[in-house]
Amino acid sequence: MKGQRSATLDDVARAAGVSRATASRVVTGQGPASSRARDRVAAAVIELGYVPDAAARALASRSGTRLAIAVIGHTAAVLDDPYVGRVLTTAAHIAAEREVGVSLHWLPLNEPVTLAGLAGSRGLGGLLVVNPTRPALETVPRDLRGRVAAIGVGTRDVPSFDVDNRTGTEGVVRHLVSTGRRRIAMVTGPSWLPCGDRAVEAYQRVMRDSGGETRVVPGDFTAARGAAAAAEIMTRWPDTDAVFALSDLTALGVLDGLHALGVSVPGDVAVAGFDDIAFASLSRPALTTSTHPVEEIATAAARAVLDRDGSAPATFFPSTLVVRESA
Amino acid sequence: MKGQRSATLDDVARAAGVSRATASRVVTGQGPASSRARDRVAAAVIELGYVPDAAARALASRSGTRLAIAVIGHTAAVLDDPYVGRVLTTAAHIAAEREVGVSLHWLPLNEPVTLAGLAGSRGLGGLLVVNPTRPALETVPRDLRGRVAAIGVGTRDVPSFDVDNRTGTEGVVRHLVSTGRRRIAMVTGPSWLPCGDRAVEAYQRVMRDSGGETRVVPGDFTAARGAAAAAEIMTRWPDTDAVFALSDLTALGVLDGLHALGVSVPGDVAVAGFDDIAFASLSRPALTTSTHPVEEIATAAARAVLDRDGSAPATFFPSTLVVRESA
DNA sequence: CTGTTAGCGCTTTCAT
DNA sequence: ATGAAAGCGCTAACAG
Repeated sequence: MKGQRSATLDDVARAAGVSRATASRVVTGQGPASSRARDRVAAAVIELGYVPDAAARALASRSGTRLAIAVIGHTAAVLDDPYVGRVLTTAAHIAAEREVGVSLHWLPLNEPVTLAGLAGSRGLGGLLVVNPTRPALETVPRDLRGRVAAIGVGTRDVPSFDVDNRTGTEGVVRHLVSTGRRRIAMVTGPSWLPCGDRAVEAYQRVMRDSGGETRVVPGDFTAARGAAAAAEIMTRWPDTDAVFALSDLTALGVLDGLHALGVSVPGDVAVAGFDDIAFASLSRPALTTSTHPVEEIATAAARAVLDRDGSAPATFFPSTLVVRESA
Repeated sequence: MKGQRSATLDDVARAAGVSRATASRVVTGQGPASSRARDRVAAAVIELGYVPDAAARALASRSGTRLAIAVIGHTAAVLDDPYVGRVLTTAAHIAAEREVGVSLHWLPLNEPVTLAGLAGSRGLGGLLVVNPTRPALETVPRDLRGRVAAIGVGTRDVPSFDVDNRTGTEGVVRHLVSTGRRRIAMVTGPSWLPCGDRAVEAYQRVMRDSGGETRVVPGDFTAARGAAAAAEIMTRWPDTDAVFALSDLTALGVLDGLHALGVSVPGDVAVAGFDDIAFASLSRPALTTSTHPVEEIATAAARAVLDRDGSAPATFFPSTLVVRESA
């Protein structure tokens, strides 16, 4: 195919009969260029199979060569969440198309210094913050503006990409109500995570509309917490007839905890989750839940920072109900 | 903390009272250097908090700035396997410490050209091949030697990091035998994947030793295939009293398929998996399996290519039996 | 709109 | 063992 070493910008410029500077302008699409120059350079690029050298570009423009993914949480264990794996997989795939790499970082909650340090490191091309809190987002330096995106809640300066868990929650809770459940409890996400607030509000609204009281216990998106929450709920409100968890992992834990308590699902208590992870269909009973298009969200967020597209301040991705056996 | 922009090698050299060339030799550990120079430079590095600029280094030494992770498989869907997510998460975390990023690539089986193309792209610092086949490994160019590692089977030139599924399989199958099972079937991995061969051989050996016939059906590591395999097995060998799948995902599918058939587990048929994924303890019945230290394996493999450590030709990580309810 | 001229921060011959 | 000097491939002022 290609004879020897890959073509450089000099080769392109020479082939197009223009200076290297002009070739650079055309390739990057940054400066001005006559349509004639544009065409000749474009042709040369194709003919030579030119691909810009990411390292050289990063060095000259101090633009960085890595897309950092920072996950906020109490412990480094947040990096092990399958959700993070899915975001990372998607981002790494998108980044690969542009010859950029992805690195993964844990951001201890309440230690915003770390984010500033990360942002200050050279070689940083862009930043994706997962599970952001507003205070943490405030600490991102302004010179990174336009190269940051949040998967979760955003700020005026940081565009946000997230699942629409408000309507998703409404769908699930309304389904519960429509199947005759009235005493519905909810297991939330971590209390410090603002993007779960919309879901809690949606749950409260539907409950109010249907005349039921609200029963909320805090969760942390883990299965272990789900099992404990199930016990807590059945002790505090023994007549509970449905549990909605804002995470399938937690819902699976709830299923486990209820089973240990001898409570039948969905006979005595209906259980619903959120995310529609692969295992939701494999549990017994199979889990009723609402979709979470993680791959689409991560793709959009990664593209936004990689392509410096700072338009849309906040994008919500729809979530749809999936009815199985548990509710 | 640090006042302004980060220190460069020039700053270090000046502070240490040596030339930039000497400072470079000390920092990289490559060329010769007097112990006196070594000490002074080391001190300056610490004092200034110097961190080499990955882009500049990559440009000057043509060493690349990315760790590529290539996953071999029939379709791009292999990238969605949670196993890949775990490998990627780990590698991205290790890479972050060295300011390098990772990128993710799908390598279509039987199209080795793609690997050569990937390897030829500039900016490639190292390569990790997941689920490698020997022919694919043969196509990695020799100038990448010492910067490639395989997670799975290796070759003379490519060091291998893998779980010891031979002893892992022995442990599981012997457990099955010791609990009275004799007619044990096995669902393997994809037939083109050589690293599953050792497991199949181990299964065959234990069966021979215990006087049972072998019953092998091919799998592909997915849950869907597990359900189909369960039906296939019960049709071909109705008296089967145990199924061992070389993947928890598949075993979970087997559980599902058996349930659909009205077969009770572990009453009629015992089921065991391999990997000990998080959901193994959440299924009903909870899955008996053998551990797979994916994070340790990925860490070792990533370190090997990042640190250019080509020693050990093959490293096997131990797998241990986890007995739960299904067998 | 275009070409010339400097670097970006580092590695690497090549003399010394 | 060390230093001087020459780039790696690209972008970004600055003149024209």
